[in-house]
Amino acid sequence: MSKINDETLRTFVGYHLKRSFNVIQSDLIETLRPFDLRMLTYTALVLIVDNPGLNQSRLSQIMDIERPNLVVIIDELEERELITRERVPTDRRSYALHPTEAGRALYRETLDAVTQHEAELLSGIAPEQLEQMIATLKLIESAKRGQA
Amino acid sequence: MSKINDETLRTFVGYHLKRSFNVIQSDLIETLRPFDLRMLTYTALVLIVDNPGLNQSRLSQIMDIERPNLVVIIDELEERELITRERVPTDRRSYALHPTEAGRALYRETLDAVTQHEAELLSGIAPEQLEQMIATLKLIESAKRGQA
DNA sequence: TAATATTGTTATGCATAATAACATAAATCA
DNA sequence: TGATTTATGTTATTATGCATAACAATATTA
Repeated sequence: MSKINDETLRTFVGYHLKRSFNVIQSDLIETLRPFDLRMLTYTALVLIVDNPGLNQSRLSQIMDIERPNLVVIIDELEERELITRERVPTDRRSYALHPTEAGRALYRETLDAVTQHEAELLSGIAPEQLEQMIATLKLIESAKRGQA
Repeated sequence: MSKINDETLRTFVGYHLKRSFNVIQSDLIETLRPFDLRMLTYTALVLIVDNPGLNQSRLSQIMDIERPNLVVIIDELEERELITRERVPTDRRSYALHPTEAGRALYRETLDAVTQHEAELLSGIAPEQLEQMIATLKLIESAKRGQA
């Protein structure tokens, strides 16, 4: 059982990012499972509660996904009566997305659960160290192509 | 065009990880496109060149993917004659994976390209800051469930 | 030898993500 | 004004990443 050498890949920041994200993502998936939410439906729910009235175009932009991929997510949230789609009088092409009371309740429940699970997963790491890392991650995020 | 509030999601480390990884991944995909390689086929090629003779089980472990998913990746690399599958005499269940000369050549080409592209993308960030971040990412990686 | 475990494989399904094409509606421009 | 262009949401389709069940061949163990 010889140890595998991944030193070459370790020279890439992206490799470290992917491996650590996998760990957090696995934990998140398990945390959301009891609520029957996937990562993206959860993300959408949070953003709709925090930004009531926004439309799908804007939401897909902030979520960094294509509009067609958002449709099924919104369909599911609406189907479960966690949000509503309402025609905008001033622009009848778009829908204003609003959370229902059930949506807001689920938001609160899941927010607690997710916050707690992530805190537990990362409990061995100093908060200042995490803050420093987040600052660097924000720099990477803003290094996006065509944005520099 | 009001700005969207994602402060709630910003309290999650995972949200920052995902967004920054997306940026790096987009760049990587573009970098690999001319070589007709996907992220995972590239990762597998690098690991096979750096660890000649390893088998698929070990490779799937280090790549954090399930064995069935590795099969198609190995199929593709073999089809393109970048690697070979050779029966292991001492264990006739497994295949020893070796790079061909073409595989090693492509490895060198792509390594240069990927290294350069990532360096350029992250050129605005101090190397020490990146090193610090990587140290934290490693901690997260090792926080994996059932491993603590 | 019999039971169990490992390796690689096929089949299958779910989740994430990208593109093309379209209907409806709004904005622009000539 | 009317014609063109743009924006919004949708359907359909495809590629990619990732997980599980079931299996044949082989190795290990009890």
